Amino acid sequence: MDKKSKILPADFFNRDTLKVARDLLGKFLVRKIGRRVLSDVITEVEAYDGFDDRASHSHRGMTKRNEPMFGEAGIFYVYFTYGMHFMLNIVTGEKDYPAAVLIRGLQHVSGPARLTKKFRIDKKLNGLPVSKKSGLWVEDRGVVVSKKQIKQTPRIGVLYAGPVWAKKPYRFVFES
DNA sequence: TAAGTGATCTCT
DNA sequence: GAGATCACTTAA
Repeated sequence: MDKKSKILPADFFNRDTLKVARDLLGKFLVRKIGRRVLSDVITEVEAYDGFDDRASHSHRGMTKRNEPMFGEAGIFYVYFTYGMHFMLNIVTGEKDYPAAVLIRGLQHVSGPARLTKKFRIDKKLNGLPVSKKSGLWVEDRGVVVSKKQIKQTPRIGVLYAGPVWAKKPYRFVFES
């Protein structure tokens, strides 16, 4: 393994959700499947932050599905939707504060459901820590992301959240 | 542009 | 229990 690459610790995720989202751009998502290791650069993320965020699953309170969002920073929140797609999120912030970052795209994979398919991410990872022992983790390999390369836009597919929350610029895109 | 697909949430 | 919804993708 490259000397410069380092695995992000749980602490990385225990910060303001928007900062974590932005800082995840340029980091590598790494997946171990048996003997094979897949990795790719994270290029698109969205923040879902707090109780009031009407676009977030958490805004109606804790349910069986969104329970991991209320957990500690640095665990996965994986859920199934549209009858066929898994979504990958990483939980941020303090325990009992519901927040997470949705990984929407990688350099060679666009679309949140396609990346979970390619990386074989499913509910088994739900609630597991973002670390090597889970077989899925995030590494900093020294990619420098300048402010000019970051585009900030409203989130996708959340029009139902009403004018205020649907327009929040909580989506970050890394354009290299 | 719309169908597919099924878990989950929100009422009865 | 029933009905609606859904942080999407693909095919046309």
